[in-house]
Amino acid sequence: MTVTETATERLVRIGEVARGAGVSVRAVRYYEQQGLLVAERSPSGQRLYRQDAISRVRFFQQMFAAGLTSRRITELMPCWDAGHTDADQRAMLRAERDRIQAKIDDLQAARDRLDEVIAITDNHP
Amino acid sequence: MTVTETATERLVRIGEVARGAGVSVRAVRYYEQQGLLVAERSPSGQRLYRQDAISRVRFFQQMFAAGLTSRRITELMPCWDAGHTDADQRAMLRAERDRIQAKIDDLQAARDRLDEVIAITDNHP
DNA sequence: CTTGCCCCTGACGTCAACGTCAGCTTTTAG
DNA sequence: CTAAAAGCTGACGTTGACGTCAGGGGCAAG
Repeated sequence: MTVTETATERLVRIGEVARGAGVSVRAVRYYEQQGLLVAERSPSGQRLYRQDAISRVRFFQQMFAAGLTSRRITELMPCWDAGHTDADQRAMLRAERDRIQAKIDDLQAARDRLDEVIAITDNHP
Repeated sequence: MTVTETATERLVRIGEVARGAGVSVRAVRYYEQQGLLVAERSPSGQRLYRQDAISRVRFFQQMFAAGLTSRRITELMPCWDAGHTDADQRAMLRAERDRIQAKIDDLQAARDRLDEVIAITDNHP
């Protein structure tokens, strides 16, 4: 079943990727510079991406929002691209997951503090 | 009942505040520079804090962790210090609360993404 | 042809909460 | 009394994900 699929995939330029993912063109270039995203080049030197680049960029944004650095993301990319992982990567995945969970707990505590203040100030106009 | 309470409150120096709150001395000075914390001065110029400075610093940390800037915190301090607030402040409180909640949602989504990957990679060793 | 739009490569600027170093004074422990 | 510990005031350095500016190319429409 795994045939060498050379079915001329439609390639898009950087502007379309940026608009599609809701980020700046500068950001997309930055991702490539960090090794997060690879692009072919047109004869004139323009970057050409496969459409899945858009969802990848969205994913990067989500991970950035969760506090992962681009370095960490590059280290963990093999976990998606290949379904394959070694022990180190699995450990890193869990570490990041736990870090995110801890952050969630902190934020909920902070939110509750603000809710208290809001409740009080609403009673003291 | 509201007597001018001059009951010689025990004052502490910056080191004790820092250790008590689990931050660096530099951080405490920074908070003063940003207008978050006020300190008396000893004749020789050393900062003297009331003990509640420690819990205040802890609170700052919590707000920082929630993504508030020192500027925002200064703007919202009156909501604690006095029980008094104006409309702008109440609006800002709610805005920050909602921002935090949105961040929580983002983090939970990110965590779930990682959980998926973890589940998959655990089945493909 | 030229106008406009998109793309390219550097490379410096930004922002926030501190870290760190220098050089000096004060307080404390023995 | 003396040395270590703690404080003080500048002031520059750090980190990450971009923003922004300079200077230049290429290509389709009018």
